Amino acid sequence: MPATIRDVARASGVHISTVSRTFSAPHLVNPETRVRVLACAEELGYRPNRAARALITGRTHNIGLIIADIANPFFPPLIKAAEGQARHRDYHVFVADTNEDPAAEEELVHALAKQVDGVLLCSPRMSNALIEQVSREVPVVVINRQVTGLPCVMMDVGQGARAAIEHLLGLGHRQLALLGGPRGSWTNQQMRRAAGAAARSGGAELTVLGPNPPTETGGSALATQVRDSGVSAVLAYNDLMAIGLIEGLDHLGIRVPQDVSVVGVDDIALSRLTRPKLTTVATPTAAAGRTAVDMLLQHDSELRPRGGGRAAAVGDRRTTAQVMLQTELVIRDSTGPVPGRSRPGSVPDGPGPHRLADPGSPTVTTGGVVAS
Amino acid sequence: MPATIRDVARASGVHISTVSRTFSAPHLVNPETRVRVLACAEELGYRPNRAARALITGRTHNIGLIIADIANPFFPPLIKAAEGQARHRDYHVFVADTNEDPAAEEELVHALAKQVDGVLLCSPRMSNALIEQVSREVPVVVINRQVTGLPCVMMDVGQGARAAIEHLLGLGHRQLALLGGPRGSWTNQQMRRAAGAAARSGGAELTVLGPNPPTETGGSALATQVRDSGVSAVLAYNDLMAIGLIEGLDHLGIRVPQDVSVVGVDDIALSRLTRPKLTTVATPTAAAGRTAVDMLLQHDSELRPRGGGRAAAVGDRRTTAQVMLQTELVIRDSTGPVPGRSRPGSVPDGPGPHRLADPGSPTVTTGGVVAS
DNA sequence: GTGAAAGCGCTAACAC
DNA sequence: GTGTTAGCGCTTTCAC
Repeated sequence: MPATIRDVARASGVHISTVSRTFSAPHLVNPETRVRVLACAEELGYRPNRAARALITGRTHNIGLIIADIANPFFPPLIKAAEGQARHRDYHVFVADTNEDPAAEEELVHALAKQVDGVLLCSPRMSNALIEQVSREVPVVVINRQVTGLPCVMMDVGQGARAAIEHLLGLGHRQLALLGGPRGSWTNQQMRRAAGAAARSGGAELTVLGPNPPTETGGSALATQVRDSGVSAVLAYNDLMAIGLIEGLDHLGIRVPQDVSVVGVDDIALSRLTRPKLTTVATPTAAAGRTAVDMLLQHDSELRPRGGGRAAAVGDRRTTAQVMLQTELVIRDSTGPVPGRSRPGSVPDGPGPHRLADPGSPTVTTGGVVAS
Repeated sequence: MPATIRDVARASGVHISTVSRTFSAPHLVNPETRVRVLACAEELGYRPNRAARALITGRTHNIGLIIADIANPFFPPLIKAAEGQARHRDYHVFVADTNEDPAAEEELVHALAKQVDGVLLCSPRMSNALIEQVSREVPVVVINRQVTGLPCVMMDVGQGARAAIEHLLGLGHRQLALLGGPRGSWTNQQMRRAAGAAARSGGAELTVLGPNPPTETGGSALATQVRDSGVSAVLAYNDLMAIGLIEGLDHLGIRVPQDVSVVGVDDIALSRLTRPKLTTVATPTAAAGRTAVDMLLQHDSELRPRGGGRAAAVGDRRTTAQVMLQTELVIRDSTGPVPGRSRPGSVPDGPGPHRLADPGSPTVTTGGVVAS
């Protein structure tokens, strides 16, 4: 029963177009009329129907944000940052969670497509082909994955993984393991490649375990495999898995970092709260959220095509920038010297050129800023 | 440039109304025509514009879910459950985060109003008056708060708080503290009232600290106050605050549960991962999400009013049920006997009638199911 | 079974 | 400065 523009027009004795103008172009309407219209609108509790407005203007002032798993603490900071940035530009963000399900992902993006001006695809599990198809229906910015031809915001987990491996090498570890995350994950690929290369060039062996779900359970389930593999240090796909693994190792009577060192990725808030506090590769999630919104809204001012005209194809987009954000290794308490190689507290002989930050500085910046 | 219904009509040589029927009432169209239309639609990548459809049918098949703080791990299970339930009924859920800001809350509900068939208001911080006003614009179900005249889904934190206090009394504690959460929180009121009553009837003293933000920081900030107050047990507004408090006490050299017992509320996943594992009042968040969706979609079949007709006012709604979901005390490792009263492991003399579950059962069910 | 016409709530030329 | 007209993409009577 909400009042429509017609109700307000009737009540204030003007034509509906005047009411329309009162809201969308107030300066074009006589101050006196405006006051009267506004009063009637207020009285009737009238609110312009944004959907109807969007039908004709082509702009909803909404952004869709599609997330693989809202329960993963990695995402909330990104969501918050995106919302903040969107609000600055007078946009609202609608979040949808896909439960790591590619089918749900596709469905949701279609459901959102016409109700938003663009969609942020965060850690998508869809195929590249599907992402490209979808991007023909609605402007898209991809986060946490590289898709050629589309604007992407990535975090340099490759560099992060390398820094983590070098940190472990510096502590004397030579038998390493990598806990793999979800199979479709771009991040997973990057980490695997970089960690493998870093281990090789340090003369170490890297065992890949998994893939497993990127959760605590996924991590703890790999505890026995870690034990049996005989490695002394582990790099996990993310903090959740790292924490799960530590938990699982604990059950097996294996202590971290005395017996095994563990490194996570993401630096979620939780990683500071567990015992031991987690050594991890911090990813700039907030920056990613902000950047993605900016990229999506870059052409804010350009009107969407109307009527018979055809829209600009993806290829026509002025900029399909791909941004790589840097990561940072945060050294806490879950990593230590390889057991039986040196006394606690002493500095183990490093692996040659791989030198770490001096003990006074708790963090090491890795990675670089890239754009194109 | 997405194809419209007209493009499909042109391509398949039928009138647009036939295309429309092909999608919204396929049985009314000749199978052959249907196949042809569908083929053309597929070819052109046509998708019905849900916003335009909603304009005339009055139903978007979307639900809005407004959340106070998406970073609070309390919410994701609720969101997931709501999404699952909605999907069963062929609805999509759009989540919006308000950052605990009442103004943002109001703005978002208006932004969503016309793009969804109803809104779930989760732990709203708005005034009751505002909630009622909003409910005149769009169907609303309130979660975690009681608003007379509106459908509500609540969790019986009052019972939970009472069970927690009785548990502590049973362990011999007589000097208790309650960490208060956000001022506008309904949950906060319920807890305070119930905890106060339970303490009183057990002959114990209850100090109320706070209110503070419902976060780890909010909890750890109260550590010195807890120490100075001389209490031996604390009930926190939620798990996050409890965990923060434990962390803060740790810094002060106060051990949990040896020196001070701590109980949280919510039973977030994290509460099983910290050391000590947290004793907490488990809230049925998933059930709340499911129930709220069901209540919102109860009148699924009833069409929204159209044309000149007036909609049913809120008062006309057949059922404005208010559901109270029961909570459960989960006893883990953050609570123990009052220091200096009994040997560890021995059963302290209870506070009379307050008897707890036998040691073999880790959980105690509290609260009751209520409806109206 | 299909087409024609009206209209959901709104904006955007174009007159006046 | 304001009213008129057309139409966004779609559904839904109502004829035929």
